[in-house]
Amino acid sequence: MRISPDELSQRMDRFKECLKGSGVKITYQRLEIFREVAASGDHPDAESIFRKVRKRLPTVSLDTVYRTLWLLMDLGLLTTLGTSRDRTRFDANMRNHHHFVCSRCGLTRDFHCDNFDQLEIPDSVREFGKAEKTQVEIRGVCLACQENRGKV
Amino acid sequence: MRISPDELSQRMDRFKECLKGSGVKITYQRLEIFREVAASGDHPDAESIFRKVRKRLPTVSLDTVYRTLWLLMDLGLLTTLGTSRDRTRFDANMRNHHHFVCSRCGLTRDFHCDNFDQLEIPDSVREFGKAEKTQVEIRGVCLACQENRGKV
DNA sequence: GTCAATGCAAACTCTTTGCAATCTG
DNA sequence: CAGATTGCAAAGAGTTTGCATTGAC
Repeated sequence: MRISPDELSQRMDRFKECLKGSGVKITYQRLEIFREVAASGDHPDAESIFRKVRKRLPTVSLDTVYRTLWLLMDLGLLTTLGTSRDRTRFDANMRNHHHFVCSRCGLTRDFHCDNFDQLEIPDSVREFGKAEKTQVEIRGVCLACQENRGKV
Repeated sequence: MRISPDELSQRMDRFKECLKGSGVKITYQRLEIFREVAASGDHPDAESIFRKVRKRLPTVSLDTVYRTLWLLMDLGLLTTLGTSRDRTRFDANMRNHHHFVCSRCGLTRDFHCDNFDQLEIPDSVREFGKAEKTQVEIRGVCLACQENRGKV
């Protein structure tokens, strides 16, 4: 699942703006690492980003990938998906969106839904703090895992 | 935030039933580890469960805590909260509920909301797989972090 | 040219595993 | 009593850090 060229170049522009605006240097490593996440419609982990970036930038190191990913996250260009038991995965889709997660294999797909974007915050939540963003996670069994039902 | 004695004993009963039903032995360690998670209204990690259980069962080991937690999760008595960058945390609340998560400090509180329990699954999600459970996560800033705004 | 960013290797944290001793049913 | 479960110690992932070198502005 790849992102449209249009969306990708928007994301790259936003990336450059944001780095310049924060006085953070635009290096090849950062460019390629962000491009890799931004071009991906799924939610790659650091290792798989590292492997792909290394094809174009053979000397890049895994720790730079990590440093860059967390940096981009602090800058608000990426988010992370908490997947317990699994490695951390990264997401460059900063528009409002929601997740379908397969409870067997962990596959995670984005989807959009206007209704979910506009859920009303219950009063009981006000006492916890100020709500900023609402995200729905639908757990279920993906098609592939349904087919492999009996197996494994 | 502690659970009511009533709710706790319900959870303990369910625990015993479930273990018997699956032919899994009920050991002191398992009892105390589950009790610790079940009695807690927040979402402790393995280490903090270990520390608390050790007060009553001084010889328990951290690897037993892990083995037990994953076992209980496989049996459907616990769920995990994926908190990237943080250790895995565990939750014995198996009723429908939702989470408020502080994006600064990671504080996670449960809440209930009938509307959220009954969200309609969008058609676009059907093509990913069979939906089983829907959970809403509200991200924001908790009261404590709002007060410490400028600090740190 | 200056200071931030990188690559390397080594460290660190959380979690898992192998195995002999122990306990549950 | 048999086989599952535990505790210990050691290993294994994933991620982070210190430091000399390199590269962006």
